Amino acid sequence: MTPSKPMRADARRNRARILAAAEEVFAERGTSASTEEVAARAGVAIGTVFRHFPTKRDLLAAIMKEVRGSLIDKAEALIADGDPGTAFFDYFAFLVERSTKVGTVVSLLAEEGTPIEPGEQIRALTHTFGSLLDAARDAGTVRPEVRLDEVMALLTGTVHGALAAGWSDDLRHRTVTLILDALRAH
Amino acid sequence: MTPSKPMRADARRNRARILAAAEEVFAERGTSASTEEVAARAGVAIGTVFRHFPTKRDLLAAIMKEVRGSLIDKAEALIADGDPGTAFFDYFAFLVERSTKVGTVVSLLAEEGTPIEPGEQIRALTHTFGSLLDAARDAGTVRPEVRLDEVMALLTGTVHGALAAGWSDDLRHRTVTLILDALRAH
Amino acid sequence: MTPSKPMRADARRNRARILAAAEEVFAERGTSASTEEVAARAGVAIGTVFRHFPTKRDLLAAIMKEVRGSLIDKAEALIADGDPGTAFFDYFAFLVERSTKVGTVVSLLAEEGTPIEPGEQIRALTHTFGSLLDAARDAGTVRPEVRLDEVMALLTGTVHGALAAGWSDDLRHRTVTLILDALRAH
Amino acid sequence: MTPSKPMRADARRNRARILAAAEEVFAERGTSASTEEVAARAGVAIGTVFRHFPTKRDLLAAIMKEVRGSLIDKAEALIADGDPGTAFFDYFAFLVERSTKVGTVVSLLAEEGTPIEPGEQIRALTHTFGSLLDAARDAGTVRPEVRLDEVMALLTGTVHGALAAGWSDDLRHRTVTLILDALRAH
DNA sequence: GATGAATGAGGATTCATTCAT
DNA sequence: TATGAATGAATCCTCATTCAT
Repeated sequence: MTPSKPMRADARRNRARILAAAEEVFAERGTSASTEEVAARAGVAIGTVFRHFPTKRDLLAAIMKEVRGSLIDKAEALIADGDPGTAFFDYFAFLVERSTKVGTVVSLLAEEGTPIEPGEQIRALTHTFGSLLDAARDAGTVRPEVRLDEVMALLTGTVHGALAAGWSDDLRHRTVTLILDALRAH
Repeated sequence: MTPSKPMRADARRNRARILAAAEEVFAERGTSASTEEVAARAGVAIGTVFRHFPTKRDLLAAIMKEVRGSLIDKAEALIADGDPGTAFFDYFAFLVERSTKVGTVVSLLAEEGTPIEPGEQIRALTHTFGSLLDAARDAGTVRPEVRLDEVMALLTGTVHGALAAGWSDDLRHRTVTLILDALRAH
Repeated sequence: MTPSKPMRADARRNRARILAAAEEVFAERGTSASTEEVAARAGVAIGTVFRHFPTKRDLLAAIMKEVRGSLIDKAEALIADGDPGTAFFDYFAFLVERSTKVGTVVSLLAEEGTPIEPGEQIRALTHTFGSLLDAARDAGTVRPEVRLDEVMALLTGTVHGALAAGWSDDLRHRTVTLILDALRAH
Repeated sequence: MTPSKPMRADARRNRARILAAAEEVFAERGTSASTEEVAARAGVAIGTVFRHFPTKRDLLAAIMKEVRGSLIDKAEALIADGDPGTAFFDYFAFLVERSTKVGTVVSLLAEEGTPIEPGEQIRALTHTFGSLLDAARDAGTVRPEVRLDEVMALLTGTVHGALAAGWSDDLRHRTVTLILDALRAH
């Protein structure tokens, strides 16, 4: 499973810079921004971008992978040492806030338009979120009849809404509060 | 105020066909689908599309206008002869369902990307929705502290989520129910 | 040779209006202005323009024909009752001034780009101009060695220069004076 | 002041070929010839043309710049080591001849239609020409009352006339002689 | 591995011309 | 005849992707 060649230091550095630049550019300009601009922002030539990511789609996928990865990490940290009764709520709010920052770039949690990569990660994220939900339910802080797919639906909806409509911090907070109240026991 | 010329029958027919085709095509393929494809689907030549809508943006705007118009009509009908206590909830559910059918085409309720047209209609829709909310609050079916911008936020979120993630009818129903319960008094 | 049908009154009126509009539009915007705009300016529908002038080129040719015709008329009038010694000079100046007014529309006297109609009229104009030149030479006001093709060359050059560079009235006057002095005896 | 990157050899070669091809094509077909044809003539893909000249207008401007540049160079050479009494006349004739070869491409000396580029070069050319004129006047070979703007007018007129009407070498020669005689002292 | 020039399909838009009303 | 809607080839320009340096 380990890649045959360990990748040169400068190559690895470039890969990271491209990824960062792409995240910024696509966040600002939408996914229809040109790859050329990503290259410029990263300070590399266009060829270098395509060497690392043979296709624009690959680049997009890589961004999503990275972002999701960090989201999953956060969830696992919460599972490990958070309060089971509140971790679920905290994570929901965290996801919405984080996505807002990341920007329109990617439908982090749902595949849009032409689907990009089926999403082992999505499953991982969903699964992890499921654990948080179960824990909260066991702790009695979430209404027992709430199901995971509903939670995911609320989450994707909120994220998309926030991204597309550009909610203010205040509005986002109130809205998320409303939603979470709907899930809370009593 | 009446338009100078009533528009020839064939022209009106074509305009409608183009609009319908565009709604379909953009729904299926996103707004980056080519105008050429819209023309093909409508069974007209590319020039005809541009005669009716001098710009792709104009075409998009026309679709949005039409869709929003029908949504506003529905709201006004509900105001006129619906039960004030339930009209609000019905309309929310209706909007989500309707949008799901219309597809990604349009950010019905929020302007996305490069804003298209200032949005007098958006204001109209918001205003109308506000009336429904007020009526419901007066009827005691909605929690008194619920504010209009939160409702709109929940609505856009749900619509976007449903569109992007392609919820099943069942999932959409459960999710909407959850959300509306969060707004309901008691 | 007489046309089979005498042309309806409104048709003749339209033809004239189109011609006038075309002269204006092409003068203002160059020959690449759209036929549609000519129609609009003439207050007729685009189809009417094409009924009278099956091709844009035909329209252009018609304008040139008309303009040239009036120029020839003027020359003949001068031949008939002008002073043979000065008529030539007057006509040269007249042509330059007139062309300046007509505008870039057409290379009145020389065919440019894709040639438009070989030019029986051109020959007529040249011939008439030749008569004026001969008369002046006979009257001793023009240097004997001046040849007609040189005169035509100076004329077209001056016209084109004036059109393209937009000379002021003053500059045009001084330049024409210079040129005519070059042709004058002594 | 030195350009950041020296431009790759193949790129420079292509740029030159495109410029040459464009000069030819526009000379033959007028400036409304398609960029596609320029690309074909240059033996490159259309994208290459646009990489070097982002806009058709840029391409046109580049041609004009190049041509004018060479004209100015020639004038400066004449100023440096020509006979002040004849350099002016030589240059006038040279300009007309050269323009005839270059073709309709460019309004070398006057901006036509939508003006392209403010024309620092035009000023430079005019200025240089002024120097030649002054020198000739000082040398007593040009009539003292001849003014620069008249000379420029005669020049542009002659150039345009020659271009548009396609004078023969002989006719051009005789016409230029006539004009220059009009400027010559005695 | 990196660079950046070249490629060429694709997409929006214009406009001369045709044809149904 | 006049009208003006429809046609579709042509044009400018963009951008993902390839490839020589």
